[in-house]
Formats: sequence, structure tokens, C-alpha cells
Amino acid sequence: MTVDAKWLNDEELAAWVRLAAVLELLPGVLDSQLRHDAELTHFDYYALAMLSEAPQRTLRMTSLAAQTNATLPRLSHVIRRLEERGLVERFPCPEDARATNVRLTPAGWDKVRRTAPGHVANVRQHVIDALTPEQVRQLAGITEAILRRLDPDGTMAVTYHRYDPDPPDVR
Amino acid sequence: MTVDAKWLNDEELAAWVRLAAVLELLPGVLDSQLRHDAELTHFDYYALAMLSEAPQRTLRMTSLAAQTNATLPRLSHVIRRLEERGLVERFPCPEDARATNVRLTPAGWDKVRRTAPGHVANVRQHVIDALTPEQVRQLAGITEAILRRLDPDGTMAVTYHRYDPDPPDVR
DNA sequence: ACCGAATAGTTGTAGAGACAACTATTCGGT
DNA sequence: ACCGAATAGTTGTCTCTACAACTATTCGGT
Repeated sequence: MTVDAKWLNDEELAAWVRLAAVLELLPGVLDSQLRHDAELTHFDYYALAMLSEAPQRTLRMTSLAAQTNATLPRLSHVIRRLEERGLVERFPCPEDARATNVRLTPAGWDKVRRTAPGHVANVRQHVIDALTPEQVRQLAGITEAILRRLDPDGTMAVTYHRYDPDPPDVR
Repeated sequence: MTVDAKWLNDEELAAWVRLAAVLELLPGVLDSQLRHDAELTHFDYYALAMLSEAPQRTLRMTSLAAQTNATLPRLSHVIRRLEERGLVERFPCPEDARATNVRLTPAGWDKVRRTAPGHVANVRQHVIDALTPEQVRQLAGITEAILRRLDPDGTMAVTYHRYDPDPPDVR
């Protein structure tokens, strides 16, 4: 291995510097739209969205943490705040007394339904519509490869799900 | 425009869900390596790295904020903390009394030099080496397109720079 | 020369996440 | 049946960031 292998060549550097910029700027754009329109962080929204697609709109804390790529302590704080606002409710899991289930309340469901269109439009505007269909496919491949390194065990279920909280075929 | 245009199709959804996961997981991986090895956040490191490549290892606050994709208030807090640790120093700009210059101290330069290899190795491990050379090129194109939407004016100078704090040709 | 607007930066404060410490329950082996 | 280890979750504390309010200087038009 040459010494240069330690550093990045021009193409690698260009990709990394820009990815770092996206990492810095995109979360702020997502958060501020959601904060402004729904008083929700992107993480809040994502957690509510995952619940809205789950059977009974209910998930265990551990499972929700995996789907939202969060640690349990972080999720616990977030869910407490959402519960105080009446958007979710917690109850002990019948099958395992250690576990806690989280369920979306009707108010939470309503919040997701009303918030989704604006959020999706924002994602389109800043990400999807900036790319060609070919680039969208490339991005899926690239992010999948990166996630395999970030989360080798696949613990953070990258098994995806519809983002639409009210898909026609479920109507 | 059809109703479905509001939502994401399967390929768009796959790309977005995974990108969101990377957005959530990658910053933590970067931060924890740097925190562990150098007691620096990734943002701290990036700011120091930008200074290390600037003429005189000095930049105006506004210019550094642009290069690091940060707001001025955020940068101001970060620089204050780095100054307290002796890694940078601030002094009024001679040409414009409103402005503040930030300069990397010898200790700060040393910190960057010693920290860079481990950080670059981390970036390689989790991002660059996970991708084919073709994917690296694709990623540069994709992130450039997204940045144009996030920062239409190009205020956040995506004009990049070497990431290597001590390139051979400058030796 | 002056005055309002724009630019450059700092500071206060409130909220969200990281990490460590803790409790409670279940599992696995003997 | 029991005991240690692993799992599931909560809570407290500290740091970092966003946002708003503020000061100080410079620019542009008259």
C-alpha cells in the first residue's frame, strides 16, 4: 500500500466534501420545514410515520428505534415528548413485561396525514427532483452500500416501507 | 399532474429512505471516532482543517462559516470553545473593523496533523471504500445536484480544497 | 456630511441528542 | 429452582445547535 492510499484522490475528495456538505445542510432544511408547518423535527415525523404504517399503528420501542436508526435513550426522550403532546401513547407489552409498546393516537394519525404532503414536497424539491431517474437509482445503490458498512448486521432495518401514510390500496 | 406525483414511487422511496438513514447514522460515526481520538466533533475538525489550508492559516469568520456550511452564530460558539482550548485565536481584521479573523495556532495545526490520518481512514472505511470508483463519481454528481438545490446561490462555497493537511507537494 | 440599510459578529436561552448510570424483566445453564 | 448474563427501557446531566436579540461598523444615496 502506497502512502497516498491514506489520503483521498481528487474524485474521492470531491465526493466526500460534497457529501459532508449535504450532511450538514439537508437536516436543517428538513427540520425547518417540519418545525414551521407542524412543530415537528424530522426525527419526530419519521417516528410517527413508521408508527402509522405498522400493524395497529403500534410498535415496540426497540423495533421503532431500529426503524428510525436511533438509540433507545434518544427514542425514549422523543416518545415522552410526543406522548405529552397527545400524539402517541405508551403501554406495557403483554407478552414481555420488559417491553413498552408505542401506539399512534388518532391525533397523531391526523398529524401525520396532514403533514405528509408538505414534507414529501420538500423532499422532492431538495432531493428527488434535483436528480435524474438514473441518479435516483444510483443513489439507492450508493446509500445501500454505505449502510452496509455503517450497520453491518442490518440491525437498523433498511427494509423499507411505503412513505405514504394513506396508500390507495389500503383504503 | 397526477395525484401520485405528490408521493414517491418505489425507486424514489428506496433512495430517500436509505439517504435518510445515512443522514441519521453517518454523523454519529464521524463524531464518535473524532471525539474518542481527538476530543473534537466532526464540525470542529472540519473547521480546523479549512483553516489549515487557508493562506496564513487564517480566515474571516464569514468565510469560514461558508466553507463549513454553518451559520455565523453556530461558528462563533464553536470558535470560542476552540480558542479556550488554544487551538485557534481570534483577532480583529485590519481592513474591516466589523470583521474577525480566525487563525490556527501551532497547537491547532498539530492537532489537525495528528488527527487527519485516523479521520481519513474512518471516512474511507465507512464511505469511500464501500463504493466502486464508478459509484464515487456518481456520488459526486448526485451531491452536487442536491447542493445546487440546497444552496442555489453557491454561498456555501462547494469550491473544494484538498483534505490533506500536509500534502507532499507543499512539503 | 449624514442617515438609513446592510453587513459582521457576539451573546443569551431554550431544546434536542450523547453518554452513563440505573431499574426491571427474561433467558440459559446447571 | 436458582443465579448470572443479557435484554428492554428510563432518567439525569452535559454539550451542542437553533433562534432571536443585540452591538458595532460600513456602505449607498442624497
